[in-house]
Amino acid sequence: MFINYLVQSFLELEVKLRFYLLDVSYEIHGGVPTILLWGVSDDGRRILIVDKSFRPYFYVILREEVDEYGVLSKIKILSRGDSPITSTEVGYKKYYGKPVKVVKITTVKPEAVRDYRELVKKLKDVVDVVEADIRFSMRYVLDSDVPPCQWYEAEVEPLEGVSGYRVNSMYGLAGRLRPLDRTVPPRLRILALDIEVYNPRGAVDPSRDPVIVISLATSDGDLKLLTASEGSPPQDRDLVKEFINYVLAYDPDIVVGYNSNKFDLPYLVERASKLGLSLDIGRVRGGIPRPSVHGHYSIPGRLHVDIYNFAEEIPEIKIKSLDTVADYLGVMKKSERTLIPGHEIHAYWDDRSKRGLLLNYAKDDVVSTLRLSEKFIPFAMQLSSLTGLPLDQVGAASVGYRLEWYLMRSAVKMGELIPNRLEREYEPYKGAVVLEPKKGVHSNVAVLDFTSMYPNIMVKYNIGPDTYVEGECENHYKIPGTNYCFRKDPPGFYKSVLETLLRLRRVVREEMKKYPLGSPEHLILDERQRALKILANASYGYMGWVGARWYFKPGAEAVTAIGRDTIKKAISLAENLGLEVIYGDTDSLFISNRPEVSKFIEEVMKVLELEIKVDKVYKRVFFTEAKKRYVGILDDGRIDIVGFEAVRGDWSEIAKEVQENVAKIVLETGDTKKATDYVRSVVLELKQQKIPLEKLVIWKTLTKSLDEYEVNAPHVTAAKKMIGLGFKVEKGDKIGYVITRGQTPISSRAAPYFMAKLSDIDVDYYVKHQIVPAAMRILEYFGVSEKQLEAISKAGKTLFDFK
DNA sequence: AACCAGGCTTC
DNA sequence: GACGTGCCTGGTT
Repeated sequence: MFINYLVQSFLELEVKLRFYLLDVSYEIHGGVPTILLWGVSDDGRRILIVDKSFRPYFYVILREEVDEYGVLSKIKILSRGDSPITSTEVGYKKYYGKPVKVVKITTVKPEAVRDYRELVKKLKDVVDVVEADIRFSMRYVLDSDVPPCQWYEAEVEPLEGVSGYRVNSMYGLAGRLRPLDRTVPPRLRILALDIEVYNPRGAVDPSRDPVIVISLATSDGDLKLLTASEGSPPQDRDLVKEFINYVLAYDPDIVVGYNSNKFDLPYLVERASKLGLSLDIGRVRGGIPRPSVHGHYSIPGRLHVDIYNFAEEIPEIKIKSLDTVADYLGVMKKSERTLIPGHEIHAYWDDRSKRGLLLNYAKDDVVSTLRLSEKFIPFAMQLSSLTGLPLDQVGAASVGYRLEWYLMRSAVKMGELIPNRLEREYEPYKGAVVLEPKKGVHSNVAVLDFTSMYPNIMVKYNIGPDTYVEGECENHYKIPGTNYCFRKDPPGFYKSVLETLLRLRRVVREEMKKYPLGSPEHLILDERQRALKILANASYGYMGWVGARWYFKPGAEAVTAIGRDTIKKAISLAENLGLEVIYGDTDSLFISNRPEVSKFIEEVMKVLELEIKVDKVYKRVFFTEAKKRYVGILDDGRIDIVGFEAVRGDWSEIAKEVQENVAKIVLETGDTKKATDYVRSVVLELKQQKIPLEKLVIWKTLTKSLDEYEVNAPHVTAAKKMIGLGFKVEKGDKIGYVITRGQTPISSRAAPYFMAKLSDIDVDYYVKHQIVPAAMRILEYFGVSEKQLEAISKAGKTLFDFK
């Protein structure tokens, strides 16, 4: 007995481990699923903890009055093969807030869940089958409440002699993971990569075109430029081998790239396979990178983060090329880097005198990628720990899915069943109100915004699918302009989740104050509060999204209805105080900035029970009769242009520049002569070919694949010309084109910008369709007529014989 | 004139 | 790898 005890404790050798969780994945070992917890211990070791105790399951909702034993026996009969049904537990869960009788069906292999779901669905007395569409590793994160990018503590047993994993230590999990109260992650090894491909034919193809440069930069300051061997075409077998060796030697936790989900990684994998190699760069031996969810490409055991995903979310950046994004975020100035036109890369390789430039370009790309990753990863980590999505997937997942994972984590904690994702027909519904602006120039205008209007409405009126009542509205929240009502009590799912999100955000912001500005803690907590805010603000749009698990159209309609009602009531409050309302959109009001504004704010809080704040004050603001467009000048002299061509990505730079300057001149000085003179000078420059071609490029996105277009829009014909040149053009690509001279319709004269010379440009088009309309949009409200501006272009013609 | 397409909206 | 609606504009048909 005593000896037995000794032997046992000796074998177990439990130790307590503190570690930062990077990722959760699973493998099947001996027919049994094994959860793999990848992490970094607090002493800096790369560790892997395995948990063999977790099994896949799903829920069956039964009819309330049914005798469950009959159903249970029918379910048990279905058990078969190498993944039998190992248990069926009857219990109660909440489904949209109401208790339902469920059977939890557990099996062995995750893949078997789908098969059992289909069989069980057909049984009599089964209302629905839910939670059968959740990936096994995410199921583990949900149930054990172990989101990545957090510190944990756990009892583990060391595992010796396990091969197949490239980690410092392996353990078996002996207890539960307990979260630790630590904010700052450990020092992680980040490897940035970028590849250049030999592309004499334009579009590249991994089965044909070799990789010529792989540039690598690490968070430890190493920089490597690996190159192909000479030959025609160049030989890249050794290059790929060198790359694999480099990755294995550096052993990064995070691999970052720019558009590497769609390009670098899949290209390298295919190229390696073509060369008879295997891109075995993960922490699982033999586990090569593969496509995963949300368009993400995953490297087993490492986190592959595509920085492009984060750049995509910055609407201020119109063209999301690496150099533009790096420049915008202050990571690398365009003027201080080497740039090579994408289609000429092969020429820079072939010409030895230019090869240095190619290497510089590759270096600048990889260094800017690494620096961008340092900007984005702290935020991504916070999103990961909130949503439970691994760091490398959270960037690729859209806003809707991020919130959905947060909701799923909340549902599990609340004992709520997770609804299925359903195919639904899209149904439009009424949105926000936009007021008719009072046109002209207004001085001293305050812009007031309701803070987080939609989330606050959802909380205040307890809006959601589980609180919905149609028709009778006694003791309920009645939604004006609809026949919808929502129960006051108990709080519904959305309300509970949103209150938690908003409360957490307040807590984090308080916590932030304890740390000095610029400290790692402050930075991380700031990213956390930002992530919380983004999740809360996505809730209304999510509820109105047909793809959402918690889709609820009447709820979304109710939110906008209350929003419209609220803003109307706020307008009367303002007007009763003698304040002039100049404009308003959704949750904002432009009001004459007078002392009564503070009274107005108080009244809104008191009467409407929603918070409204002064967001900014315009010294002067200018409206046309158009909604959603205005130009304002702030106290510090900064110009704010909203909605106009000047801030749109689909107008030429020259037209935008002219419009912005015209607005500036007119708002600052009121001098229309000065403005028209300025427009004239630009038109003349254009006619003299003094305006660089880049300023004439118009960028438009292909929102579908080329063959789906029914019309010959300019960017569509330009894209077709690019295809003719051997370029790969896909849905989602931004096409940059210029309009060239000729008599045919405009679209037929659109040419990819890099194909055109300044002398090809249709100056007339740029004057009549770009510069003049952009300028007139402002000037016509200051008494300048179209004819006056047309005179400008005519004057130009006589002065300069440009045709 | 009706349409299609694209872009921007807010903190 | 789909969060919502409202609104404006240009170009084609």
